[in-house]
Parts: sequence; C-alpha cells; structure tokens
Amino acid sequence: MQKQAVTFNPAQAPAIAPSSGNPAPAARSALGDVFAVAGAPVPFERNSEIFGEAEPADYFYQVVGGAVRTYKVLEDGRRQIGAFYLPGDVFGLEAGEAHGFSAEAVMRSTVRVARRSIVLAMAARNPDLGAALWQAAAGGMRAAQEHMLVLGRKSAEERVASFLLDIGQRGGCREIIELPMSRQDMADYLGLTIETVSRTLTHLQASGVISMHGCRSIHLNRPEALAELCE
Amino acid sequence: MQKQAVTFNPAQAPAIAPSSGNPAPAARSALGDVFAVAGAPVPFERNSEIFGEAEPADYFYQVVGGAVRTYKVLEDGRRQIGAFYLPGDVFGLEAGEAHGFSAEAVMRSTVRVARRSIVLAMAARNPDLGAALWQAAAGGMRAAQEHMLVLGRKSAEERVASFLLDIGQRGGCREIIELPMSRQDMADYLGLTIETVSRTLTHLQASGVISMHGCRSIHLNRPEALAELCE
DNA sequence: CGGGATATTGATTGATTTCAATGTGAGTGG
DNA sequence: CCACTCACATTGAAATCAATCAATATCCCG
Repeated sequence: MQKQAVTFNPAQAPAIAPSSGNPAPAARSALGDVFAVAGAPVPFERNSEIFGEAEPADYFYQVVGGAVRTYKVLEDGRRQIGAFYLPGDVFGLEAGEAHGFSAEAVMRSTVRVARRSIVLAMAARNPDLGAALWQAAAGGMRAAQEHMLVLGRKSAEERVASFLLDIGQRGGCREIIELPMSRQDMADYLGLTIETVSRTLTHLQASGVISMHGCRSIHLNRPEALAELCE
Repeated sequence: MQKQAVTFNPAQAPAIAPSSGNPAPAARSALGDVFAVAGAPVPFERNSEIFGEAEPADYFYQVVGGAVRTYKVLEDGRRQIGAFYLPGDVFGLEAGEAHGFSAEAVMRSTVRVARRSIVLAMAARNPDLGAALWQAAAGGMRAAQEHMLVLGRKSAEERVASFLLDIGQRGGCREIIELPMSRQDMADYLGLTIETVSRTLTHLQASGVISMHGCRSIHLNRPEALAELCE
C-alpha cells in the first residue's frame, strides 16, 4: 500500500460536469498532464483484457482512443458492466492493492498506462494533481450511484434512454452517436437482455425519437423526448 | 416504531470480510483517529436529513451509533438507496463541491462530523491519513460496483440473501442480525418492492435457512446456504 | 384497549426474460 | 463478383418473475 503524501487541496476542485454519467471527467486537468508525461501508450485488441479482478492495482489508466469496459461476473456467467470509459476518461483508480473488477477493451483501443507509485509521488508534490485524483475517484463514485438508480429503479425504456443521452453527451456530439459497443455490452451495462435492448431501440425508432443507420449508428432526433423518458 | 438501541456496537467490528459490501471499512485507521479528534458528535433523529443532494460537501461523516442511508430519488418518488452505513463507517467522502446524493438517519443515530477542510489539511501532513481517505473512497467504489451486480443481475432471492450476509458480516455477529432498517428501506436498497422482500424472507424462513423473531431480528441458521443462493 | 404505521399474505397483472426463428452485414475464399 | 459463413441483431410467441392491487395481521405506543 502506498503512503505517499497525496496533497489534497480542498480549495479548488474545478466545476466538473454536473451529473453526467462520465465516470472520470477530470481528463483535462493535472491528471491529463501526468498521463501525457508518465503514461506509456499501449494498444489493446478488441475484447482483450487490460486487467483482471483481484490483480494487483499497480497502474492507473487513461483511454486515448477506443473504449473500455469494467465488469464483474457471477459464477454462472451473468455479467454486469460497471462503466464504459471513452477517450480522455481515467480508470483503474483504486486505492486498494487489488482491482475490484476486470477491464477489457470494447474495441481496438489505445490506453495510456501510468505507474501508480509515480503518479502518487507526483501528487505528493503537486496539490492540483492530488485534487485531480480525488476528482476522478469521486466522479466514478457519482457515476456509480447514478447507475444504481438506473439498475434498481428504472424501466427498460428509461434505462435505454438514459444510456443514449449519457453516451451522447460524453461523445461530444449530442445528437449523432457512434456506439463502440455491442448490444450484449449495452444489455450487460443496463441490466437487461439483448432482446429487450433491441426491442426498446426499435420502439424508440418507431416513435420517431431516434433513427438508426446500422446498429452502431444512432441519431437522436428528439433528445428532449429521451430526457423525459428518463423521468 | 421502536427506538431501542439496536446493538450495533461501534467498538467492535472485527476483521471485516475482504470483499464485503462495507462501504468504508477504513474506520480503525488514521481516519478513525481524525474523527476522534476533529469530529464533533451530532445526534440525529430517526429519518432526519444529514445532508441533501447538491448541498455543499463541507464535512466528512462517521457513524458512531445507529445507521445511515444514502439515496437518490426520481421525480415520481421512486427511491434507490445507495448504501447503508453502520457504526465505524465513514461517508460523505466526496471530492466535488456538492453531494451527489442525500443522507438520512435510518434510526436515532449519532454521527461524528469533521470539517472537510481540516481533515484535508491534516491529510496533507499525514501520509497515513491521505491513504486512509483513499481507502475509504475506494471501499465505497468497490461496494458500489458490487451492488451494481446485485441490482443488475441477481434475482429477488439472491438479492435478499446477499443483503443478509452483508449485514451479518458487518454487524459483527455473523449469525444474529438486528436490522436497523424497515422493509421499505431494504426494498429500496435491493431494487425490489416491500412485498417481494417480505415474501422472500418468509420463503427463506419456511426453508429453514433463517428464522425471524419479529421483523427486525433475523437468525441465520445456515449462512452457507445463503452464500450458495448468492450464486 | 385502541390506533396507526408497518409487515405479511393472496390474487392478478404485466414487463421482461426465455426460447426459437429469421434477418443482416462484414469478411473469406472459390 | 458472388456464394458462403459466422457473428450479431431483430422479431415473434410463450413462460416467468416480480409488481401491483387488495386484504388482513402484527406491533408499537399513546
């Protein structure tokens, strides 16, 4: 376990995206700089493992290109995806000695990998970086809470609508979405089956709220209608 | 409703299970010391608010006695409880400027409240404390991931079994549980209705896995059977 | 001994899953 | 260039688990 003096500076904390599902929005902060300096870019094939549950958590990660999923599985194979990480997002930011979940590349991706001990040492001297680490961790916590509400209390249609809005916002363009993940990934993130996801998308398209051009490309015709669907 | 001192003894809390759902296990660390020094004990009535969503996050909290729930609600009233905190547990540990969820006392409770700026200032000089803050935050993250698996992928019976085991482990005594929360709280934590929770408990009792002595007192007759039910 | 909140139990409904085809699209090799 | 294949997605019908609706039942507490 580390005992670096992470310098938590209470003073600042730059306004992070209000309640976006973005798991780690602190990309453009001091943390981003660290990865630019101390992070080695590593390519990952589609579906390849980045780290496994219970493995030592010796590194921090930042998505450069592509997309990453973190997940847990039950013995019988049921899988729950905890979060998707898109370019700029930071993940694997755990304080414990071991990872609590696994991470895989959703598609061919590039990830910058920074040795944890180095980042923490830098954080000890740079208050902004310490704060950025907090930001990232807290962003993950907030996204997790938000997602619990989705999983515990929302209907299938509400779940899909929430997902589309979230991905749309994080993807930069609010209206045209290029999904990096399969229907199975979406289903395992939303706590549904692929059939239900598919049917729900079809229904949203039939009602004119979205249009699909191939299953990975989705146009949000009426985002405000989606927002209403989220309750 | 009774206000009898449900016997969660803050002093004990023996070796907590490794990957228990315990949201913030770092109680006996440097963080515990901080609360002992810098934390003012504050009493809260049953169901009273400790902080609200979107309020400034100027304090950190530690449960001394009683129990606390954090939650989010949808506009139409659907509620999802994100976590329960028992004596020793730390909560409200957010890096952002505002809380991402609300917190209430489940029962008459005492909570130590420490000014965030003070704790962070201490952390800047005490590496162990900085690490402890990380531990607590990461513990929360881990518990959230675990709970997402419950909410997204487990059946009603599996959810209730997971819950009983988790509370049993955290409560100290592994076999006799005094629930501090109502059925509605359990339901809102597990993403179920009170009827389903009630029925499931009745069924578990009928199959001899548990016994109930009043709805708040549950004896785990065969914890290993519960563990199997979790998959 | 009520009285009101909370919990249990029962009957029914309904959303989502499961099971089962069918459709589509990208990559391969003839 | 086209047939083929394999993975993935969509669609349909039936089954199922949990939610909903509706009574009781129990337990604090005054």
